[in-house]
Amino acid sequence: MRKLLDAAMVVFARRGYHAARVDDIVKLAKTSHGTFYLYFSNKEDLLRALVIEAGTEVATLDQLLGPVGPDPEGWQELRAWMSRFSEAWQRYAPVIRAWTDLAMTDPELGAQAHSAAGGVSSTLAKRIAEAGPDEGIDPIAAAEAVVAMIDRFHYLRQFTGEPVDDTALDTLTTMVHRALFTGTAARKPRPRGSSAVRKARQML
Amino acid sequence: MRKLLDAAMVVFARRGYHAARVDDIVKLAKTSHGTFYLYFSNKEDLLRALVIEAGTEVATLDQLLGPVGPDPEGWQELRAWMSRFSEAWQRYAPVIRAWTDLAMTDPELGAQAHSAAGGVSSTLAKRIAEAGPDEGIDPIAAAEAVVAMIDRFHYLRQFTGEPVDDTALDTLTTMVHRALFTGTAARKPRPRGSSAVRKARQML
Amino acid sequence: MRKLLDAAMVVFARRGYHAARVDDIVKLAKTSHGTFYLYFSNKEDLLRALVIEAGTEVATLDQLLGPVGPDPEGWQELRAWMSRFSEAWQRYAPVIRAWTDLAMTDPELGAQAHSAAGGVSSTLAKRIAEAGPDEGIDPIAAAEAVVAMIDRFHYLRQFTGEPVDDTALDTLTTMVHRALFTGTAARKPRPRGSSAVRKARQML
Amino acid sequence: MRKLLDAAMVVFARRGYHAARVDDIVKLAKTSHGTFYLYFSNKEDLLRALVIEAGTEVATLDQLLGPVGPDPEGWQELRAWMSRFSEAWQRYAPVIRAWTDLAMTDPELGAQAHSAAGGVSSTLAKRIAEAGPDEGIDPIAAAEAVVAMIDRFHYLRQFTGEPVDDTALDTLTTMVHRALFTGTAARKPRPRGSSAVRKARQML
DNA sequence: CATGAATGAGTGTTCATTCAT
DNA sequence: AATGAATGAACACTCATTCAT
Repeated sequence: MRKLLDAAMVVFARRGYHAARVDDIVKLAKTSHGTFYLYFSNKEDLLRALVIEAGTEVATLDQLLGPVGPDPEGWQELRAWMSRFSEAWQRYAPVIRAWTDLAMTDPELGAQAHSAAGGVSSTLAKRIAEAGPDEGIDPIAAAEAVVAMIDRFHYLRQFTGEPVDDTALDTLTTMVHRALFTGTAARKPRPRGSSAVRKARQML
Repeated sequence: MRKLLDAAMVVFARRGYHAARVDDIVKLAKTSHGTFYLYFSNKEDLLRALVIEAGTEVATLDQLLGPVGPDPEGWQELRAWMSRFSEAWQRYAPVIRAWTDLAMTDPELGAQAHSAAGGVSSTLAKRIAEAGPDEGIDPIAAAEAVVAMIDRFHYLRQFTGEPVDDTALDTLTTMVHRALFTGTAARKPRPRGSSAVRKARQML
Repeated sequence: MRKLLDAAMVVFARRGYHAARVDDIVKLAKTSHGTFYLYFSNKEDLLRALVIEAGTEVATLDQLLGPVGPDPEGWQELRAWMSRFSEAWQRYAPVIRAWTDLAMTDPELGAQAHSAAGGVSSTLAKRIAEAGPDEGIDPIAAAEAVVAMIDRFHYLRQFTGEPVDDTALDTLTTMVHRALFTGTAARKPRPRGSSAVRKARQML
Repeated sequence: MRKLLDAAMVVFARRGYHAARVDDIVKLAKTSHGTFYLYFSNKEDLLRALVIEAGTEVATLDQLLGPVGPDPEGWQELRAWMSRFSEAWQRYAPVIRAWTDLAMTDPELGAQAHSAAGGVSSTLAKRIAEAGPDEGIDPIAAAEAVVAMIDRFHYLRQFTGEPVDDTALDTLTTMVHRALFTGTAARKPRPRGSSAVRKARQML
């Protein structure tokens, strides 16, 4: 029942998963408790349904990310994708938060939802690898970090109340693009030889 | 009572704030319910205490971040800070999660804890501003994004079970450093004219 | 609707009256909830219908019990009746159980069904009285006891899983027949004087 | 908590197990829901406790049954035992009924309680076997039948409202005693030869 | 200071019953 | 006559909190 799913989103948004009473959801959806349990076997089951819904939406994000490179076209590509991501995130923010709440208690749900998120970051990792990222960047960790940044950035902005507008997305995009594709930046000085050798050298 | 605070951390880590019963904490601390309410007026009050504790620890992180610039010394500085941050985050991970759980329901707690986190990111913003970051980077948003990235990256790694080791921290540091200080990177091309005009041009 | 009555019997047999959900019955009968309430105003009403059905069946048992006396023909008569009784009991076992479950809560139903059972035992009482039972036997109590024994014996056998076969029925018949018609058996010695006096006598 | 056990007995007696609300029990015991679940993990668990209590009481009945024979002393022995049995049954009548209600749904409980009842009837079976019962009596089936009779007789008397007084117990005792130990009674005519032979004979 | 038995408001869930189609 | 989606009253159970000892 769509009405219930929508209502649940609203209530989760307002009070969080735990504080959300079935009664609240049911009242907002203008249905009865019976109807709730007709469509979902659980409060958790309802969340699971929302997670799946969000997951399929997120899955489409995978395909929307074309080749990303150091050039301005890469930036544009990334920026467009960022918009979609931001939009999707904001739509499903309550679900993401609820998932976070529950994932710890229920490892199964954690795994289920994690695989969805993993889809996005692994696609991103592939794109980064394709583009031949700079030295010192592990595509997988980098992709995870990017998703993490965008995710949490949106979350924090919810608290400050400030919107995630174009300017913010531009900054995010720029940061990500630079982070991944700027070979000239200062980086960790490569240690030469083993650390034992290094120590020995310093003693000379 | 230290025993209670420590026990609470463990239980929060295991089951999350909501699923954590006072009974669990009390049993682990080998005290009684009565003692619990002798020291804390609430389960929430206990969390508040932990948040304060974490907050003071985090506050010291502020002072540990020296000037950060585009040069290798900047990278080193950032890397050292990242280590401290990572360590602190991992120590207080359960508290951070619990806060996240509650912040939505209890705006007051949200504000209190947010100011702590805000301290870190505002110091970082100052450092970024001091270093004269590249065009297209808003120091405040950038600082927030960086903290967001590190925060969430750690959280996600908890789920995958993979540790946040030196390699991961190196990658994070490099990404952050590049993101902030690489003037030569491709950046958002300034749009000329309206998008309608642009489209028209492409048709020629 | 016969389908519903049959289905109800099956479900009552499987799960008992209380645990039997209308949903179960309806599903087994391959009809809908609506149909159920078209024919019965209640779950209890359905049971009432089954009790009536069982009652009429039991009523025929009355007429099947001919004169019973101490002689072998009496035994045969009793044995034949026992077979019919056993058969009927096993057919309506779930109804009897359900009635038992409910009778306490709903005195009206209790009375209704009790009258049915009462029919059997009163007929039996009449037969016993006709046959001139031995001294020390109250026909009414005896008849009740016999019905009670047969009833419960069947019930207990359901639990042990052992069938109520011919051997068991033979034993039951023999017990009943002996219990009622054996004048030579030892019986309650009429007490003479106080027990102290009795003891004294025995010492002589 | 004795108060709870006692209250539960009363409520089970009044309304039966299923209709008995935890609230009823708790109110009668003048405690709270919390206290209930402090001592019992379930409504079912409470019943289990009562069943165990009744079981131990019933177990003592085993030892109170001395040798039983066809003579008047046997009758006296049986009569004394019958009194104890009747008393115990009446004390635990609600428990027995509740068990009956549940046993079908919960096989485990059924087995547990059945073993208690089994103790009594197996002891009785032993006594019967010792006394050398008459031909045509299977000690085990007979013992079961006796217990069944007494059990159900009491139950039915609850409905009619008539008390189980000394007269009734006398009648029961006499019936049982006669049923078991009266060799001269008419009994099932021993069939000679196989049933095929018998049929053939009848055709002559 | 410490205890832990007792509390009861709050909540998820079930299931008999209804009624628009 | 038949359906089955919708209803909501009723109930078992939890757990943060208190207070007499």
